[in-house]
Amino acid sequence: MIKRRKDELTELRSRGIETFAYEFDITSNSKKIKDEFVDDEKKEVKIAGRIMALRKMGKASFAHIQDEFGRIQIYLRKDDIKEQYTAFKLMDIGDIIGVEGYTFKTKTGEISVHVTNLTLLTKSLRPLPISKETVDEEGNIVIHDQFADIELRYRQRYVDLIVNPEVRDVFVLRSKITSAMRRFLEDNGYLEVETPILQPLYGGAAAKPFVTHHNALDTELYLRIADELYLKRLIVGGFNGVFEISKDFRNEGMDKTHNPEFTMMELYVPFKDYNWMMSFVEKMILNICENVFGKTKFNYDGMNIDFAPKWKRVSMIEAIEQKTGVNVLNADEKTLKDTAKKLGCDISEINGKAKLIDEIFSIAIQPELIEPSFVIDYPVELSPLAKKHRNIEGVVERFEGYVAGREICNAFSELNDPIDQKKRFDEQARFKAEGDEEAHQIDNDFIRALEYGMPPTAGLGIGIDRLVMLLTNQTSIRDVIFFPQMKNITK
RNA sequence: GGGCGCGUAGCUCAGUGGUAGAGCAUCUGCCUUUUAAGCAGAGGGUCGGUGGUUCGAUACCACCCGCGCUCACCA
Repeated sequence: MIKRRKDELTELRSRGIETFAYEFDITSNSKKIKDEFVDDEKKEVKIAGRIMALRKMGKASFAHIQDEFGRIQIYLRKDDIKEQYTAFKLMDIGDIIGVEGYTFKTKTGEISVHVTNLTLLTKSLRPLPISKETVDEEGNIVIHDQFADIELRYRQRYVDLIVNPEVRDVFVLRSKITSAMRRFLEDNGYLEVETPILQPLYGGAAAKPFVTHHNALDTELYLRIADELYLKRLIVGGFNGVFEISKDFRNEGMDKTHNPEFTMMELYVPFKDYNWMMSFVEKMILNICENVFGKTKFNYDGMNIDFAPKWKRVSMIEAIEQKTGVNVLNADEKTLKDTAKKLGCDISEINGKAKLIDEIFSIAIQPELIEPSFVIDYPVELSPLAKKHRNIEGVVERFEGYVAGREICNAFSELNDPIDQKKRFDEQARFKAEGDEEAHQIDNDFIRALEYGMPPTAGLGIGIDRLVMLLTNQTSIRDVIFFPQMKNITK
């Protein structure tokens, strides 16, 4: 099949036709033509696009070409374009062409372009897995033989984007969401910064890192699992609010909500605490919903969600107590284990009160948090970088945002007491010694930074991929990442 | 990593212990308002890979590769 197309390419070239042109100026596009069409007005247009459907008939032909905004029909007649028509007969579905012509409406009422000049822009050598569309009695578009192999769609996203236009829409929305978020953060006076991806120590989250090696320094480096510790160093340095939108990397399993590399937004604002941050998150999400979607009510996987403030606030400890009757802060480890077992958790590999509490929470409470909610005040052992609660013993000033039973953000009043921070790191080191692979590393330079003094600071992390999933109603993270991680195949 | 399922033409899929089929796509011819264009004809497959059972395997068995669902893991 590819050979046949190469033969066509040779034939076109022998006629002096450029098969990979250099440029083409356009004056319109498929959508604009349809939007601005007025009956009986022959408007001159120049458009370019990929041939997606072809109906060649002797001395006249119809085709649909597709550009970024959709498809439009073109009409070509031998009488009009002479020898270009002969060349057109050597063109295929998949070829990219530029056409000049005037708009009109066919007998059957389809707005089309009557071509007066045809230019081949790119000859396509590989056949597209093209599908066909029909319209049923109720006006629904029925797609036949759609390119549907999930594996191939991810591996060859370029093909997916050509033949499944709704895929493009999700990624356009993704871009608009990050763009709206960035604008909102900038409008609030915060500075977008970049910090190291290659780090000699990893930190800021509980996760296993990817390890790499720097040859010249002959040293191990880690791909960051979070931006946190560097951004807080910048707050020490005196910036009045910094944020970073970038990839983090975690060396863990992959599933519908986890990709080894994913996009995180982290924000640190001095002189603020987690209460302030909660309302800031509400405002930011509201802003994105309104600016990108013009609404606050969404449906996600059958669940109705309204992002309008004010989100529910739920104390983690109180929520568990209400549900199970156990106050997990005061309970001993045995009570926690019994509670967890009663809920059906497999606790054979869970050690320590904090992790048990976390497990109980994820089983008993998390799935019920459908409407946007903040879960507040976490056990101190789970949060080595968060500040102790000003009133409640044993917990930190931390919240996580949950929507549709999924975590979408994590934030706290940042721990800025270097002596306490040192203690927390030491505690994490003990966990590590006891076999917790994800315990935090000790970062002495970070402690040194805190010793110079970091103002009281509120910090936030939002998983962009998961936020985009929620707002675009996608249930797999792979559908909001252009090139999700796949196993290598040697072919 | 465990369990279940899947892998047949470019795409979507049927199929059988006797060496493979459909529609669309492709190619040839006809066709100047078609639209899943039409009509007439044609080509196209190491049936995911490697072994095994068998006279004979795409089918049965084992292993491997890849994918999906799910569980585990995972702030």
